[in-house]
Amino acid sequence: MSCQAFTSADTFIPLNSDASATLPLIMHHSAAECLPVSNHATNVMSTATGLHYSVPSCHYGNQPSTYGVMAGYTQTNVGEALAAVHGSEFSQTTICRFENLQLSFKNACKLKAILSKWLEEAEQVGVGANERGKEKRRTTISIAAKDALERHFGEQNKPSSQEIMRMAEELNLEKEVVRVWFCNRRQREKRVKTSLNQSLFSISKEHLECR
Amino acid sequence: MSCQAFTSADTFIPLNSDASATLPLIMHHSAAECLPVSNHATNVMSTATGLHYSVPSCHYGNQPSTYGVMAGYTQTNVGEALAAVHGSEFSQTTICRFENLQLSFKNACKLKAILSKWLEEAEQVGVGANERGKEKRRTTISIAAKDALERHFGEQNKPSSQEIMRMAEELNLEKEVVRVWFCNRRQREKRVKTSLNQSLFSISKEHLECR
DNA sequence: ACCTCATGTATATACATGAGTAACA
DNA sequence: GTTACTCATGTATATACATGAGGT
Repeated sequence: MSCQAFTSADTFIPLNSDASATLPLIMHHSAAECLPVSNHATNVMSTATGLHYSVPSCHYGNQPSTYGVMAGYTQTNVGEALAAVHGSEFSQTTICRFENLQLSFKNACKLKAILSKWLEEAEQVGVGANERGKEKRRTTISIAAKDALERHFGEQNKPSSQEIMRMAEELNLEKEVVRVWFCNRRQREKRVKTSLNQSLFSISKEHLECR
Repeated sequence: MSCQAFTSADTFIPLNSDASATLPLIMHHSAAECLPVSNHATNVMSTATGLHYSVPSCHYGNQPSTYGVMAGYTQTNVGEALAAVHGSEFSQTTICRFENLQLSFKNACKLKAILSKWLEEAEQVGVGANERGKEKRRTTISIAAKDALERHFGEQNKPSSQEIMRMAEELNLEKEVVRVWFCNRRQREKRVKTSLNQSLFSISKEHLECR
């Protein structure tokens, strides 16, 4: 059982900016212990109505992000929940930017503070965090893994169960995730846009009218 | 005043597939005349709460899509409205796929039929279509134009009003759109992820804990 | 037990807005 | 006092992973 967290010593040191330097982005992350990051090794597909993003436990992929901080919540959930400590909600987009550090330094600090506060309060109340996190969450497949899958697909677009299993192990993904990836990839291959492409567009463009 | 439409003779001819050939994807598009595609040459920035995608009138850009068919509605709007003729709603994603032809041929036909029906009914009722389409809609900047802008940005990330004007003409975009593009582009340049990048991640990764 | 197909939810990206500032004309 | 700028953050659109029905 494991989880990622910023330590309390974690600070972001600005390189460029205003001499108000070394703003601490502290995340007292004890609340994380309440947020189950459980089924990282299970294959349980739930019939859940909502998905949750996954926490590839104990190792970050090559996708830099703070994924895992809000384990068990969707970005939309988090944005809405923040109203409790902030007064108004944030959009999914904003949470997404925070997780991927697509914000100004100052902005990131501000949001981190709000999030910390929320996590603390969540701790106090004990949160219904146990209901959350039980469900299958959305897996994030790393760029590297995607490349590998794509290469395999080139050679064999319908691998056997065995082959899927092998890839899954190699790439450190659930077998089911790999299987579904191939299903989706085959489906994509069949789209009008790609398969009928040329002819279709020459046709529809010819028939476009300007009246 | 102008609008794009499929003519009633418009058909998609499948290349590969089942010999049930030449399924007609007919769009009786007379309703289009009710849907104003007005402010294509105006610069009016509304204080609208909702945006609508733009219809670069009378010429499709290099982005193959059926944009313009539902002028004045967002993809979400359309998906919801379809419940009236279909019984249940469609997601924004589905409408998006339709517009960009990222569907199987059969699926595209089905959806086109539903959309046609909706447009016809809309015509009968006269629709509140006039309220719609008055607002500034979201511009779609073509790949080519983006490339050009990116090149300009490389040389000069803060162009003068004159230069912006020139680019806008050259690329057939509103001046305001070009100006905003540069603002956003500069903003992106400043993100933590890109500007602090290396150092920041080495720091936060060092401090990540696995307990 | 796995496939295809339509279509969904979650996440990511692109264009837009508005508040607050500084510059200039 | 107009005009463009920066910054936080939004809405609209696009992409990625997932589901479930129906078929073999």
